[in-house]
Amino acid sequence: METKTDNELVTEKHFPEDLSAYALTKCPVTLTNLIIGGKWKPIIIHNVSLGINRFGELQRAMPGVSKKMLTQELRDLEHNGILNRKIFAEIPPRVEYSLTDWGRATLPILKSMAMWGLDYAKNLGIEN
Amino acid sequence: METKTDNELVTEKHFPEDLSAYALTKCPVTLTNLIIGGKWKPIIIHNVSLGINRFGELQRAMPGVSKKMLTQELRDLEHNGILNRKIFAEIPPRVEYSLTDWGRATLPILKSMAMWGLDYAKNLGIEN
DNA sequence: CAGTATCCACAATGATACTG
DNA sequence: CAGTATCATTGTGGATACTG
Repeated sequence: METKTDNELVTEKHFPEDLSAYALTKCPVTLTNLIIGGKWKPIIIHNVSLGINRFGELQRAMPGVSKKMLTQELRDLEHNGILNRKIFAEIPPRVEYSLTDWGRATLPILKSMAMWGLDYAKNLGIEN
Repeated sequence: METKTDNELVTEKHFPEDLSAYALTKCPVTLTNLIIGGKWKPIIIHNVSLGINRFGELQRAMPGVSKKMLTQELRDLEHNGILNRKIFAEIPPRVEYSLTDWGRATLPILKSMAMWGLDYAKNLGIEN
């Protein structure tokens, strides 16, 4: 499984909470869905890629999201290696999120989804 | 199409059941997620694109899916213009699904998701 | 500011039985 | 074969209150 470096002890790998759907099917698209799918994760990734990287900013940029969901999704993304979370020891507290390399590598997916969705919306006549 | 009452004229387009998440955000990625996202829809699309196009075949090709979910997801995809459903008047009954143009246009998305997922799985050491 | 914690409504899904 | 129908169960997410 993992560690090669002798000075770094890898006791816990950052596994997604539940990979059973992937374990069952071995479908890589299912895995991708588990990691960056759902209602909010793609939007978080997109916003962070734009530099919207603080909790409050994200909440304001995402109409309809609750604190609970935002926290939860941010934690998932962090634990699955998509986001970095940097805590500044200040008062008031400050936290900044940024994309990891894995996170940046998802941007082309979001891009192609956005293009398809835009076309589809135009076709439905609901793009605005 | 179903008319509920004889005095009610059904003029509705094939809108997704619930686009409220998109209506709220106007985010095209959200729209794409609503139409082809979730646990089963991408897998259905992929299988149909491979020529696995009958109900029973799909069920066998998708470990863990129930009849109910498969039916439901197939209907969603059909109503949203991703799949065609062709019924043959035979005994035993036969139904064949195929991709519409909109459905085929989602394949690049699935492709990029599959590539990312494959890399990610390899990185985790769980690709097999 | 950036979160936790708790309770709970209801949506999503599973199991099972039945059908043209 | 390709589904429906119904009930049971699980899970997801919202509201609210509280905290370092």
